[in-house]
Amino acid sequence: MNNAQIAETFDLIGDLLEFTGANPFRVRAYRNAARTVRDLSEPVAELISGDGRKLTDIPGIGEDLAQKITVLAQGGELPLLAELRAAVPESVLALLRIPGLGPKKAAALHKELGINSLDDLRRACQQHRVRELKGFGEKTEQAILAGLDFASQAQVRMLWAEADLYAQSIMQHLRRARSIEQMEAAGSYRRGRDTVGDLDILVVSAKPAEVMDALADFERGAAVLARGETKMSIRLNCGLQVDLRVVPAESFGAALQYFTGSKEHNVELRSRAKARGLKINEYGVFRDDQYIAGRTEEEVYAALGLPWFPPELREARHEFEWADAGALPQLVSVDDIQGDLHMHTSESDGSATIEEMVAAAQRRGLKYLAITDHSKRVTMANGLNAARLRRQWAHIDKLNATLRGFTVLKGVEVDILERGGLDLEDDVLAEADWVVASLHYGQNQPRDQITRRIVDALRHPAVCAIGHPTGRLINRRKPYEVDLDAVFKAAKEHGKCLELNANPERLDLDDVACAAAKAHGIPIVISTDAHSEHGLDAMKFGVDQARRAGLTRHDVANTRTFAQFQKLLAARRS
DNA sequence: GCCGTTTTCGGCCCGACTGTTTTCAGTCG
Repeated sequence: MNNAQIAETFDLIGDLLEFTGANPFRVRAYRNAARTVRDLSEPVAELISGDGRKLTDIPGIGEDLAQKITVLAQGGELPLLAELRAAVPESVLALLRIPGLGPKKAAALHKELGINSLDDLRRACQQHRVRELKGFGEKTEQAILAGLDFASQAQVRMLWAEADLYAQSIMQHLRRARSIEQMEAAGSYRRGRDTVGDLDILVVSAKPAEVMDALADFERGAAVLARGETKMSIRLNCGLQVDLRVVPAESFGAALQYFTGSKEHNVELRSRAKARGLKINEYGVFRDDQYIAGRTEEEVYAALGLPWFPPELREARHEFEWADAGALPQLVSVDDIQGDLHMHTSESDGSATIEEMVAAAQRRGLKYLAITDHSKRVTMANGLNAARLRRQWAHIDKLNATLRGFTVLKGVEVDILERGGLDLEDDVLAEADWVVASLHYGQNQPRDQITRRIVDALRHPAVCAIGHPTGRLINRRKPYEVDLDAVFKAAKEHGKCLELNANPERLDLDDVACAAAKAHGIPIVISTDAHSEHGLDAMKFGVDQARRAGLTRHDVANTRTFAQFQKLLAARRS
């Protein structure tokens, strides 16, 4: 098993254990281990065989879990998992996806009524058998029925870029409530995750009811899920849940910190507070019920002897160890980006001309760009053959002669062919300033084959970077089977870049893979893959993921000036 | 199941809201 499969197995064990009413901290241990293994920058197999770092050196992995990881990595099976599977049919885990149903209630339904699936559950509700159970009632039964309808819809997290549109329009709507003094969207939205599960909006107001009325009024047909004194939840027609919290001004920083999360980051923070004899909640930091801090996030972290963390880092991955070492990275920002190295024009499947893309890039403060239209294999996109490409490059030469303080690189997005090899002759590719190699066809090939195609492309002297290295389309297409670790090693060996594709539907390398690439010392290029002038605005989405991966300006190749970049390219040629 | 210059055993983050209760358990974030 590889890291991802081991992580999945531990998550499953966690779910099954929870269902059987196991010690919640034991459940957490498995879930933490799943996260840890998933985020590792190297295959666990290397930690088992190597004489360097051991599995038990990793925080959260003790003797028992290390042994289980070893068994799984070597293709063995876990007796614990077999036992759990015998006790709990895996199909009942679907019950946990129903809003309002947790492990206790789901287990009761399974045990008392023999419910094994969502279909069983619907029948039991319709026959009013659920309301007879202790701890259940008529309202619970109706809530489950409503939840079943919701759970049967495709349950997907929203793209960050789409959630951003909702966040902005909701906050604009809420500002009608005159009593709002401060407002901010928190949660995974603020942490810049590639997808967002729900929106958390935090407000300071002396009149909470006025703000809640405004939220209720945002959209006709939205369902109010809960409404109390300080907290309200609604579900929009699109399925997005919006949680509103109203807090006093002296608690705004504490609440913002708390509702930004992540949950794991907060758990660590609270345990550190406790070690200092402090208590921290969404209202502030307290010593013996005496308020110490809470107006701003900086104040809250400072009270615990910690620096303010950029929200993108708050995943309890490495931020605390960095802070303890006084080495929190200075994260890359959109302003650091000097050039964009992947985009298309109307010559292939883009909508704008080279001149239009150049003007759009200049308006956005960029100093250079690479035109990387598709190669001929991508017939659907009107990909270019050698003759058309050379004509385009001649045109770029002329254009460059007219530009001041801006450079257009002669590039191409060359296809990595199904049988291996590249879609253009070596002599053509050698004339390019910048070559992105990407895989668009044969995405269902087995892992070995895909990996070999990409590794071979990295070995080709003309190739500068691999475009969208996993090929995922969020919520639409899984990443192809590829051994990223082998790709990292090849990129490192041949001195090549890997792309972080900023298209909000792609965003691959994702944050975890990007951090692993950084650990291998591979320069990352963040590129928009723009197919229009507007597409250049996607840079922000890519930068957010790079920030989540802990990348600084030095880790990102296209933060360099063109002169520095030329040196990089020259080094590549020599 | 993990972890430890306050502990090798006994902890493990904290509060709002709901529904089913009659003082609180379960769920959620």
